[in-house]
Amino acid sequence: MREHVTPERRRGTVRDLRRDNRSVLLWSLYFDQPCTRQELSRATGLSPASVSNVVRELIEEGVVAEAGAIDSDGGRPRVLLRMNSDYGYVIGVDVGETRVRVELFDLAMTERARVDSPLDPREHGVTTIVERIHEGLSAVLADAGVDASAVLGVGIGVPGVVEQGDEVLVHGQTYGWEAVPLERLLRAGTDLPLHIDNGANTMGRAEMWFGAGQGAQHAVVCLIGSGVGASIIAHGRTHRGSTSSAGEWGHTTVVVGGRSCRCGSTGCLEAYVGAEAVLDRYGRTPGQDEETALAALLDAAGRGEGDAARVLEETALYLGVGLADLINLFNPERIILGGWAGLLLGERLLPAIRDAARSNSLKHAFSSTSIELGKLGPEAVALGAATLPIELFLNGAQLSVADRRRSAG
Amino acid sequence: MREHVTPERRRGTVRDLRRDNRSVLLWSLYFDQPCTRQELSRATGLSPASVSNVVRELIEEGVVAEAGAIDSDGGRPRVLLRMNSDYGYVIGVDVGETRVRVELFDLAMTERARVDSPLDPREHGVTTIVERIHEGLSAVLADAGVDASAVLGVGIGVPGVVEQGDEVLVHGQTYGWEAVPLERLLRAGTDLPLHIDNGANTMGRAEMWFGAGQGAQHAVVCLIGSGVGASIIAHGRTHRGSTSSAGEWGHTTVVVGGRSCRCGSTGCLEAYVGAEAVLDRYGRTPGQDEETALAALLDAAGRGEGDAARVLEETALYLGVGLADLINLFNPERIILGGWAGLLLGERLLPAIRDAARSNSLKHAFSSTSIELGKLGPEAVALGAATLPIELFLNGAQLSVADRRRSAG
DNA sequence: CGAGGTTAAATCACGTCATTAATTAAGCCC
DNA sequence: GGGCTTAATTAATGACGTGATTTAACCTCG
Repeated sequence: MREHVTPERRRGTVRDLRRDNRSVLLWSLYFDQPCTRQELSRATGLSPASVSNVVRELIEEGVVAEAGAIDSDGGRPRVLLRMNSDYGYVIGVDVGETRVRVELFDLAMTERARVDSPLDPREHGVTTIVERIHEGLSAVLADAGVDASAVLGVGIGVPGVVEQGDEVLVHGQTYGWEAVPLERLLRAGTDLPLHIDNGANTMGRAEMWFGAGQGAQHAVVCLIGSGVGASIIAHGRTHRGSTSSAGEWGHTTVVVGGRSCRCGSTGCLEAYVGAEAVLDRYGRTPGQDEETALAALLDAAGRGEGDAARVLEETALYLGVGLADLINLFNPERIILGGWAGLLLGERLLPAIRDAARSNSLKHAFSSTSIELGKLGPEAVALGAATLPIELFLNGAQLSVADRRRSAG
Repeated sequence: MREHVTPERRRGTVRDLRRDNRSVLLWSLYFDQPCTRQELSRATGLSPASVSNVVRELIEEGVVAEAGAIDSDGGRPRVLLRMNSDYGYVIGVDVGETRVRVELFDLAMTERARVDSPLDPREHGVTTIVERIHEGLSAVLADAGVDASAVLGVGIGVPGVVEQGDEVLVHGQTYGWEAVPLERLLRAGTDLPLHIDNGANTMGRAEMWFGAGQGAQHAVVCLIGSGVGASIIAHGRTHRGSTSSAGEWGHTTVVVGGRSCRCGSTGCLEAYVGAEAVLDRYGRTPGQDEETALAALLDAAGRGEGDAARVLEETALYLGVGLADLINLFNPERIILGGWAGLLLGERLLPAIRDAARSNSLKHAFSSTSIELGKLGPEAVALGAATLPIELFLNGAQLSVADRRRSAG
């Protein structure tokens, strides 16, 4: 395809028009249900006739169902409509450091089944992970009593960069993965539609759809664990960049020539605010896992023990600087602090973090941003991953159960 | 309007369909002319019948004109089509530190008139600037012999943040401007449609449309002068953020607690690579302007005099770090280094800058990015500003001369 | 209990769109 | 000047959303 100077455009037909209008209606109903045809008309701008036509088709397909009625003031009662949560199912997979989690949700995002497979943190071979995912998919389908053909798709959150080209390649440095064709490997054991994305991005999606990011068009979801990353949302969409590696906030430099980072560079934000780095600074009891150790550090600071308070003060400073960089560069309306360490640190240090961010941001940019804690825990990676097929479905991609059943037939 | 969880969507009708398809065709012809109807059909995907219909309308409106023919191989000759450069005119305005530049272009972006109004760098009062712009608009119209009703619009590049709300407000800290309603003030003296944007963004547009950024969907245009800023391009569009202040790259922190910056903070990139900062580091002859002084610094380094080489080596390091931050966060396919100081530094130091960027970027992200010098000089701010009304026109906004003539009638 | 009124929803007629198929136009060659 | 080739236009068709009209589903009142 010939290069484009500005946003890529493609010609449309009346079929596209219908698909897009139906999509407008579905998104509206999905996030605001139940509601009436008249409410849908107001919310979408479509005429009552169009709403009636589109809703009839959706009811015929089983995507939407009537859900009771509201009495009118002497006139015909209004019928309430809702998504049919049993129309189809989605699966979210979280490939974490210590376990692979697989969750099956219905269309209302109600969890129907969950399976966790523990992982040896020293053993992240591709073959192992692929097996665990396959096992998990089979297990949740069985547990939920759901046929594979009823699954709209599987979203998978993985560590590292997910390059979406002719073939999906995963570059997971912390796992030692280099250009792993994960989708192809997974397809060897399942026919379910697969959608693979970076775990920080799927966490970001979860906060945007169901958590602290709801309603924001421009946001950054910052995740702090052992490592540090971010999901950048612009115009309601995840910004991925040209090869889907955007969001490596943890490897932006805050002190040129500063502390060594595990990525091989120096002065990275992660070397100052990543949980592993903070604990290295403070020292920790041998054999203690990071989460316990960080909680202990926070307790020690609360009791005024040793250097704990000073270490946390420094951490809040660097974290604030990192957030200020995002504020100056992106101008988000909201910054959401998440990740297991981000939530722990944030609960205690949010005022200090905000102060540091204010000091390092331009006045005007800072004044139009809020800094908040995420509402969803680290286990929302799978939930966020499950939104990947939901989005395609709501956009009218050829993804309906009927379509998949026809394809299989 | 009710909050949206994901990208905002609105319903369309067949009239929107037509406008959008016509827009697809216009963009194609604008950047690839002259060409035939068949080429337009291939490039846009529209059927020959649709191309014929849309082109006929555009010819009737005077937007497009036939421009000769190409013999066929025994068949009907192909007619070449081109934009009618005299269909309408646009004006670009560059509000710089030492002058206000106003340029009038035809649709082919050929300059038809230009006026520069020198400014006392200590005198950036709003009233002065507004007067200069008004004078410039009148002057270029007179010089080009163009009637005001033939102007599609005026694009204006200004320093600082341009907040597009109910009212356009300009916050230009270096000018001492705080929430200046520039559009309203300008409208008191002209009926021309006005489009105001930050000057770094308009420079970015120029490089994307006509310069080093052509063909890129994800890019960052970095501008280095006394100050430092960037224009972020995602999916071919300028990323502005929630209140249009995105791109403040110069105020991201590269050394926490480092050098004082003129913004009031410490450790900003601008304090390390802005021309003023670099010259302060090295020292300069009293009374010498920055551009001359920086050129002298580069010369001194070439001759091995004093600390010149060391200062430039340090500058390349910090600049590379700043670029690495952009690479890690945005994953652009191209980084364009511009601004008067950026071009000066880049001519000599590009290899060192790239090395520093490589050292501070994640391997994969760096490998998919190129770092290049801008092809357009600082005077492209006005050219880029002039693309603002062109974009609206090509998108089919109610902006045609016929529309404006009807509105004025 | 049926008629009238009110309000919601469905259906119909219409205008607009793009595409496919058919037709016309503009050359060249013999 | 007729036949052929290729480009461009026009006609017929099917799809769309909307405004207008009709039908449906209640409630109230006599």
